[in-house]
Amino acid sequence: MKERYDFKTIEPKWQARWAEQNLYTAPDGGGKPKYYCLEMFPYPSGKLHMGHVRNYSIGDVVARYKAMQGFNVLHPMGWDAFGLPAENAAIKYGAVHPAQWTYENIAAMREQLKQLGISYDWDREVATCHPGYYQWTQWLFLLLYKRGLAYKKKAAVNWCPSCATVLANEQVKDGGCERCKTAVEKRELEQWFLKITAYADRLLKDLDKLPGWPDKVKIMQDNWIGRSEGAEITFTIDGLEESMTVFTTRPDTLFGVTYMALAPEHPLVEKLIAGKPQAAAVRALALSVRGQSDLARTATETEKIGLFTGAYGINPVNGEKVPIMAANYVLMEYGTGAVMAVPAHDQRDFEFARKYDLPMRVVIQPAGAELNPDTMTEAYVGAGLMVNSGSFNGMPDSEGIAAVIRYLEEKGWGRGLVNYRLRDWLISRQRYWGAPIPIIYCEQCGIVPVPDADLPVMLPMDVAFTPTGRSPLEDQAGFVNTVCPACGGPARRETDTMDTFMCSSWYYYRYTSPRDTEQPWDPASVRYWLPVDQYIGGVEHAILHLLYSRFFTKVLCDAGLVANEEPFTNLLTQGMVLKDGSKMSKSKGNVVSPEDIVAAYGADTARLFILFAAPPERDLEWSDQGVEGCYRFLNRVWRLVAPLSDSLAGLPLPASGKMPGVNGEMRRMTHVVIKRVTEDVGNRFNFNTAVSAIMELLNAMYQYKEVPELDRDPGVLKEAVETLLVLLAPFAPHITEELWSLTGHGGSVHRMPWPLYDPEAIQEDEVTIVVQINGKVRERLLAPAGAKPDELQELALGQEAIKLLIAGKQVVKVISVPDKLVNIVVK
RNA sequence: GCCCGAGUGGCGGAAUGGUAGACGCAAAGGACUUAAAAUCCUUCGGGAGCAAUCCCGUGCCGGUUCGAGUCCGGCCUCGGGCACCA
Repeated sequence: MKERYDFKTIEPKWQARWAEQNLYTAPDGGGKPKYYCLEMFPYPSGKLHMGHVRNYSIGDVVARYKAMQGFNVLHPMGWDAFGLPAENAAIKYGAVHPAQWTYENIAAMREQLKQLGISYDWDREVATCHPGYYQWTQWLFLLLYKRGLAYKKKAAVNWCPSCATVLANEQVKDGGCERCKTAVEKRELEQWFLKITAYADRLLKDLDKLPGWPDKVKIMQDNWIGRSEGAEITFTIDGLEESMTVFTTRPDTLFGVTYMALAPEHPLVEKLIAGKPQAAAVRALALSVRGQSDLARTATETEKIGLFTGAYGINPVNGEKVPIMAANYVLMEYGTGAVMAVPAHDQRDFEFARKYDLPMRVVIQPAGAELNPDTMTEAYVGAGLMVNSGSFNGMPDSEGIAAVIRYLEEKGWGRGLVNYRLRDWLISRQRYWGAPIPIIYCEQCGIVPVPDADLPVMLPMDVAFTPTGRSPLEDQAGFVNTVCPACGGPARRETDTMDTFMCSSWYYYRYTSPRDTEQPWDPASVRYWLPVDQYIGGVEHAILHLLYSRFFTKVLCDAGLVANEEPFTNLLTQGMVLKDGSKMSKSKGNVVSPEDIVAAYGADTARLFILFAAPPERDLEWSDQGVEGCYRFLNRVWRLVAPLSDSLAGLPLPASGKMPGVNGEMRRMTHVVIKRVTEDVGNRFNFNTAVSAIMELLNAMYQYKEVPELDRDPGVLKEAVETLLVLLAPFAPHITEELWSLTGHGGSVHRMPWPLYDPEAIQEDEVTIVVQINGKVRERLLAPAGAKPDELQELALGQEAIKLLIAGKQVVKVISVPDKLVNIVVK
């Protein structure tokens, strides 16, 4: 018997055997209930990092646990394989084609995943860059197009004039190009959008149908969608045949408008300033805000800048002329890109009005205080009665909102409206390495979708990656020039590709029938497997990826292609892996490579540590010594179990129920641990405390082995050993499998049913109760387990020591918690 | 700035509103060994005490409660997201 377990031999041996036995293939159907366990698929960057190991270790515990619980488990893996880094690599290293780079990375990472021993059904692997996959991404784009959910409009992109290329937000650092530092410009391009706003209300309301999602994620999505009720109000413009429509959530303050503000890049601005002296200055402001992110523009520390346009708006309700400003704090993307300003009752308007000395009028008066516009130090945003508001005077503002909307609708000046912060989804990318948008432009017929039969629109492989100022696809005459499917005349292909979020919004459907060449998925398979029962991934995806996937699912459900309204029933958002308090990154030089850890300690140790070091939702601090500790633990398991060899075979397990003495204590521990691990893994996902409990079981077994052999019941030891291996199997699958076979068991430990605890075995006769007086611990006493509160109180008050302590005082109240404590409140 | 989290020993963390610090790491002392490694045993929040034991202690300030690490209000610090990284 070896002192240490030989992971270098054991792990590859079992990985090969599991693959031969197809241990992880899941049939569509059968007698067992289904369970779809899914981890977010990785971008094939080249190497697995610790965040991946954490994600997939968590998923593997869930998948293996559910399989042992008797579920038919689908546990697939694939690759989110389109994206910027492959193209960057091609540009940087010249000779490497993004496809080659990507497929080589996939091969390397697949190998690493296999070395971790995760229970994937590799027959279902997908890669989004494979034509057999992106054919269906294109098909789904066309489905959206046919349903009126895809449209084109102008939108700005980041443009580096020096590199002559479009930049992703990530490639813009401090307003300059990441590579050459040149100031980034904005360029307006015709781009494709998906109408996710049409689903805003359902995406919001259906969050209530997701009790298995963390509240924080639901709150973030709720805020992201940003529903607000209010009114759209149209102001005419003095002396011009133009009008200006604003959105406000506070129509009750309409009489308090003292100026209006437009986003500087608003198309109306040009008409207002035409021929006026301030025209040049306003245009300069428009140019400067275009280069800024919304983030920078709306930050309160950013100075609010505004310029008078020279024009006046006319308030429909009182005919007042108010100046129209162009202001950097108004966003073109939100609402109508124009606001009515009520400085007395909106903080941003207040600050702006103070800075530019604009007038202020109080129209909501709180009870008890008299607001004075000259002495106010901040806007009053609370409740009150309407004043200075014509016929509405004296009305509470809460009623005023609806009343003003009714009035505006009667007069035709405006209407009640629900506005969302959510914007439509821009999917056009001026990039090569993505799924081509399957659209053809014909001089005669206009926009023509590629017929289903012509899919996929193949990405040409012979492409140069020298920046030319155009997307690489535009220089591919063979790709661009085509014939119109409708009239047969000459036509051009769309050269933009799709946002990779499109590819990742539906991959969990493809896993159900990944090799289907006739349709994106087999409807029967999807009906059987979906929705995903457990989805696991980084919290950084809490908004975009999860919202887009929910949107896709709702469209597919409306189209009758899937039966589920939501894609993911339960969601677990895992924290990051840190080293020395910050995220592992090459630039910080604090990266710990999973390869090195697996080579030095084996996959079981790496997985166990990462599950033990922190609860899954929290960030995890990497510790080399902590890894050592887990390795020691597995060796302790090995040294206890391996020498037993097949000495336990044939022994009967103890009968259920209570047992006296040391055997009873051992048996009690075994069953307490079954209970704790089952609750920690099954209900709470507290894998760290589950591992702790298994460690306690092992410690108890070592102590039990110290008991003279005559006093021990070998069946109790057998039960403890089997329990230890079965409970540990999802965490450390290789060593447990090896020990399972060493101790004379046939079959795989991963096919064992998850154990049930024996409630009688863990029952205690007596428990220690704490007696407190006025919340301070005064005495401990033994009480029958499960005693009722009344009985406990009687017992405590009957104690001589307690009687002495409370003598001469008045007992106000006695509180007792069964099996815990009695608190006596005295005066 | 806006939205969402998290702060507990030397460290990672544990604790249905009920004995704060389970489990693990590190450290110190000891056993075994010619020696080292490995392994095993003991101690391990701070303070007082010979001891039984007592007092203090969960980022800060306040509140609710017989009782708060946990609930509520207000701060501070750190982290995630902010729409073309995925």
